[in-house]
Amino acid sequence: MLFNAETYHPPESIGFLLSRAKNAMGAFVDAELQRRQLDLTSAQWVMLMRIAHGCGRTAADLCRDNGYDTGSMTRMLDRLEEKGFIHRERSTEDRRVVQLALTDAGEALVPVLREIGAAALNCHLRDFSQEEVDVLKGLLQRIVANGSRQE
Amino acid sequence: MLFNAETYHPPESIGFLLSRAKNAMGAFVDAELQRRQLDLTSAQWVMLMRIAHGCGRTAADLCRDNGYDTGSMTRMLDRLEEKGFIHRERSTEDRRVVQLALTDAGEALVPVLREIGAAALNCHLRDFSQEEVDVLKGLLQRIVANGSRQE
DNA sequence: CTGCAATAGCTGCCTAGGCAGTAAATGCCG
DNA sequence: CGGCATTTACTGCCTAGGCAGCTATTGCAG
Repeated sequence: MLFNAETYHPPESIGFLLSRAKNAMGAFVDAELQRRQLDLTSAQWVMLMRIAHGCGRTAADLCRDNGYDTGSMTRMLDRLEEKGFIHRERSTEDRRVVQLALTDAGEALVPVLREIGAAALNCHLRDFSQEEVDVLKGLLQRIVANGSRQE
Repeated sequence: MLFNAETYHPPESIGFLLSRAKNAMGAFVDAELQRRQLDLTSAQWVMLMRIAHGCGRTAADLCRDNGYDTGSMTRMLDRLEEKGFIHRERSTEDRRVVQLALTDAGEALVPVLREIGAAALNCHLRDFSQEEVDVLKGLLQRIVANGSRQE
C-alpha cells in the first residue's frame, strides 16, 4: 500500500507520466509518417505492424492482443482496406472469421514502418543504457500483469 | 542507437507496453467510477483532478500541461460543465480567457476521486518497492523530456 | 439430432482527441 | 497611435475507441 488519497499528487503520478510518454511516442510516429508522405496514422501503423508480424491473422486476434474493442477494430480495418494496405477474405473452414493479410502495397510499406518504429525508440530512449531499457520493460510488464489480475 | 529496423519487434516494444500500461490504469479508473455510480469517465477524472489541484485555472493551462488540443479541451469542459462539476467565467482583466473552477458538486467529488487515483496506483504497482516506483518515474520523465527535445 | 452457449464480425451511438480555420482580445513594435 | 503578431477560446471535420445490441456460424451438452 504505497499510496493513499492524501499523498496522491496527480502531476507527478505514474499514470500521468505513462500517458505523456505514450503520447510522445505516438506523436513522433505520426510526424514521421507525415514527413514521409505516407497516408497513415500512428494507430494504423500499429495495426499494420501487428499484421506484418503474424500476430493478428484475424480481427479477433488483433482485439485480444491489443485489448481492443471488436467494433473499433472493424472500422480500423475498414480504413486500412480502403487505403489498399490490407485484404479481408472470409475463411472457408470457419465462416465466422475473416482472414487478414497485407496487400502487395502493404507489404512494400513494412520496411519503412519498421524503420519508423526503431527511430521512435532511438529518439525517446536516446540516453538509455540497454540495462535501463530492460528494467523499464520489466516494470511495465508487471504493471500490465497487475492490471489483468482481478483488477 | 539501441534499435534498428531489423531488431525491432513490436509485441515486446516499449511503445506497446506503454500503451498497454496506460490503458490498464485507465480501465481501472473507469471501472471504479462506474462501481461508485459516478457519472464520469477516466478522461474526465483526469481533468477534474487537474483543476482540483490548481494546475489548470484556464483551458489553455490544461492544454499546455497535458499536451492537449484546445478544440478537444473546449468540448471536454462542455461535458464537465453540463454535468455540473465545473464553472466557467469570462475573465475581467483579460477578456480572452475563461476562468475555470469546481462547483460545490465538483468539490465534493474530489476526495473520492483522489481515493480512486490512489487505488489505481496501489493495484497496478502492488508489488513495487518505493525504489522501483522512483526508478520508473525517472525513466518515464526522461522519455517525455526526450520527446520534447527537437523530436 | 435439438437446443443453447460461445464466438466472429458488424452496426449505431457515445466520448475522446487532433487539425485547420475563425473571431475576439491583447500586446508589442515601429 | 496604428498595424500586426500572438493568444484564447471556439467550431467543423476527421480518426480513434468503448459499449450494447445484432446476425451468422460453430461447438457442445443432453
